[in-house]
Amino acid sequence: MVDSGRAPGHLGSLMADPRTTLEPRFEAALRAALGDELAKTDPVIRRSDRADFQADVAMALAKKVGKPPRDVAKLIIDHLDVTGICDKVEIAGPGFINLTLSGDWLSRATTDAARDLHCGVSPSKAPETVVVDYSAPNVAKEMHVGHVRSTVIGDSLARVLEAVGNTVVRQNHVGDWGTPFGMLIEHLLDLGEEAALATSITDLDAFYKQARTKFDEDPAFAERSRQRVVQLQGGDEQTLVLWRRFTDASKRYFGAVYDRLGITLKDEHVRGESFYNPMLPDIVRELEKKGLTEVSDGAVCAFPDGFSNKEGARLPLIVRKQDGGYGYAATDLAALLSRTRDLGATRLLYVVGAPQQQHFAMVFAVAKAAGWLHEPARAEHVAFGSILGPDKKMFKTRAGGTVKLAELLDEAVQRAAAAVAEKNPDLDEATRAAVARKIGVGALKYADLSSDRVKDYIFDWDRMLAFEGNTAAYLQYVHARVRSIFRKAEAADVEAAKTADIVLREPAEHALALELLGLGGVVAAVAETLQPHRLCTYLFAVATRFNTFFDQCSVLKAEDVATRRSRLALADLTARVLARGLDLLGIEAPDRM
RNA sequence: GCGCCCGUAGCUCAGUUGGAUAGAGCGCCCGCCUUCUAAGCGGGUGGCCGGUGGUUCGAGUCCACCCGGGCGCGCCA
Repeated sequence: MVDSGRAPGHLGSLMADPRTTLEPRFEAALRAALGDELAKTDPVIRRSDRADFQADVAMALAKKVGKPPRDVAKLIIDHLDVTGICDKVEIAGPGFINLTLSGDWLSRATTDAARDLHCGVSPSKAPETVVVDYSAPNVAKEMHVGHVRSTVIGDSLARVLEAVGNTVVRQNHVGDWGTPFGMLIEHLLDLGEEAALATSITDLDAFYKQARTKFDEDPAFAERSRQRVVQLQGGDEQTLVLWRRFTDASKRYFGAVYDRLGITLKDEHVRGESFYNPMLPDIVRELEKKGLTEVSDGAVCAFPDGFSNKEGARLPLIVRKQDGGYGYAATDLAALLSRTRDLGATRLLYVVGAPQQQHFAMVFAVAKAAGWLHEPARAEHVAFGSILGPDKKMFKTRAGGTVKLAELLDEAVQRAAAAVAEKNPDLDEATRAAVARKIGVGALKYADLSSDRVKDYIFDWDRMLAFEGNTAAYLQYVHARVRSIFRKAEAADVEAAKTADIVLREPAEHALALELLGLGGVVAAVAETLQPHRLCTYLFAVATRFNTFFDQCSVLKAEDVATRRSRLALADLTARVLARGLDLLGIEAPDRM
């Protein structure tokens, strides 16, 4: 939670984005000026650099009304009652309505906001059950850079969707089934039981590679492996026991990585491919019964409309292979059905890389045709781009190998520790280590979350760990600055700040307060668009506003008691908004750094 | 060949779903610590928003066609 939370304990007053106050006023004005039909037109209220807000509705309505935009604007503001909310309302340019908030109103709104434990994040009007499918590592393989984005973005989205009142069902669709397990099990048997027990979690990757090599080089081994797959899929108990060795070891390993990363996925969220195995024959049977399949080259295929291959022929979704086995298309269909039918989800999110776009489009199309996905339920592929190296190619180690997630984490924390040691040598050893972990992990995650997810991004240690610019450390620094003020403040002031009236006088205070009221709106937008980078952009603006305020308005040396306490309350709200926002990104905010 | 995604300052990225002179950070230049964390603040430099047309009061944003880059397109997941 928010470790610096010190708001008074009553809920009640929700933090109000000024827009939610202004919009009904505009609706009333539109009704009075232009009639009922146009009353519910979006007033298009936006932030403006020429005033606090601007409303662009007059220009949008000019044609419908049949009058010049400025005349329409005049008509609207003649009927607009914003007494007590705005100090100034004026028409500018082609027909913008510029709105300047009253300092008193903003002061009161901010004071209310400071009493809201949720900092303006409020439940959506239509909460639903949302499945978030993310991370999806493979059993018996180490997690690597390829898993970072799904894990980090998915976890943030799960937190955000939960924060706005949805029932979020996390699903870790781990790769725990299929042909690789035949060779893994055979290799395990070759090495013997004791060697198997000695196999540590991190050795699994090497183990996998050995099995792979043997599979490629030794035909007899390959054949045994194929037989073993048949036994596994047939439910042979002895084989399953061996299989569980791998899944259990991997689950422990995944759990350890998630703990270090601060990811909310637990064992109970693991629902791997194996889970759906028993459903697969029924899935195919149902599709056949509904006439959605054809046998093509011996495989059972569905041919959803609108997909073609290189030759321009229809593109198949193969639900059962020639050999009678099932591929991931069948598994994904089974998972989808399970989510709508058994979990009762109405929103299905798949946090999977952009290259899978076509696959999911086809799976969704087939699911719709089969009646497994229908209103109000819908599925969304939350696609993301690749992590690139400095050469703009897929991120690899200098030797050209795969970058392991654990090593990435180690380096992030180690680099952060070096930076902390340099910037703040006074911290004791234990604090420094804890802070380094929060900064390092935060940097890694923030780099992933702060730019539009659909784009590729270039991995750069120096930039992500920089303490300036739009980085986690910059936000964490502002949080630590506020907490530092509170450590130095008089106890009586700290106590009084909890219920103090916030009074905004300086422009820097006004600008900061205005920004702070925006958290709820931004979080709602992220829940809708599934773009965590919007939250990052917002938090960066908050942090920047605070730093200006910090520079221009002394808190502890304010001229009078009331101002001091008002500024303490404003600073505290800032810290809580930052901590809350960072928490929704899965990033911790240290009290000092 | 078809489909999807991307193209904004030297570099890395935003741009609130069509609004006013396109914004940050880094870099470079100039200021600001006897006062709450200078990991900071203020100012300056830097743009044919890939190109050409179109839609309209108004386009980085929507449409069409090009150019450039990435990815996908039959039994791996």
